[in-house]
Amino acid sequence: MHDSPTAESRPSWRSTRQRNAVLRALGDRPDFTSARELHAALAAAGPTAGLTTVYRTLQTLEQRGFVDVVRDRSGERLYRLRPTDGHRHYLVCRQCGLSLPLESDAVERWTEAVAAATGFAELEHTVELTGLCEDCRSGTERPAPNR
Amino acid sequence: MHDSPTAESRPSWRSTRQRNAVLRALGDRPDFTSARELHAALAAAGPTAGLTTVYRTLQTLEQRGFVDVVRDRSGERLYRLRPTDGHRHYLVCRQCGLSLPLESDAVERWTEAVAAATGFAELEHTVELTGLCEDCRSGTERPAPNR
DNA sequence: TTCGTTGCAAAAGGTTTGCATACCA
DNA sequence: TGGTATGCAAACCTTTTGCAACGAA
Repeated sequence: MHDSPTAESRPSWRSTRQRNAVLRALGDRPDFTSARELHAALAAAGPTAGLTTVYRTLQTLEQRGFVDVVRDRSGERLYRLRPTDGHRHYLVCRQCGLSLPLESDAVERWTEAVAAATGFAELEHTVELTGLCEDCRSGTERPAPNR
Repeated sequence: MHDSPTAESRPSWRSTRQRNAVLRALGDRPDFTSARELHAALAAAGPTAGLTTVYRTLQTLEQRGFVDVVRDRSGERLYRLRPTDGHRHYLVCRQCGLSLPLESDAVERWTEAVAAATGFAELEHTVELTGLCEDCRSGTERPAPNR
């Protein structure tokens, strides 16, 4: 997860069929999704959008703070609509992709303490937690986009 | 930073001119370095090693737990020899690359608590802190590999 | 002699960019 | 109408892989 202190919002947002489709697709998925997966979902659902457009839309949404982004083990970027109350950290299941927003006050406090102790400023932090959820361990997996 | 519970060490390590050169180059650099930079450093220093070999050597070192790895903002992997006392987290300056090993007990405890609370197992965590060091802020920058 | 290692070239894979066209406001 | 947004193809970049030649043990 990546925290940027400022969430820009300069250029105006022009509403288009493609952008709306991307937003809808994002909303349909409770967990982190790759650009590729979103693109495929759109293609399946009817009104398509080019892969380039998906990338550009996600890029814009990221800049505006509307989506959270993580990287999976291969380095691929995964996106998820940010909950209305702003930024959070997540615990993601490596098997099925289930993602849980986390209380992360402890981490936030830690980074502040580190900043104070080291003299560094403008700290940004990336905190990603992955594991195996109970269902996956017990064999009771969900449909499993297994990543 | 990426924590893997087990640090493998199966196949034997055959000492070669190229591997030694990579290790020496890694040792020369106190901060995180990309495969590309290492390769360039080797080329400049005389006994070269192919870029492929650099990658494969780093891969092996990573598996054995001899190097720590972070990803920069572009997703590129950066390597650094691991201090003798095992794994740590780092605070890295976005401007000059200066990296400080951190006391991260607070984070380790937090991940344990999260595991206990959520029922997730085999937790792995990535924690990366970046910021601007004092020198860079004051304009007293070091030579600056500015990434 | 053996089998791990090297290195070149090519592949892979995700993400970005150039540019002409389409379209929202 | 003016300025964005779109989309295709191609470019980019880092990292990986195929494979024949090499070299440490």
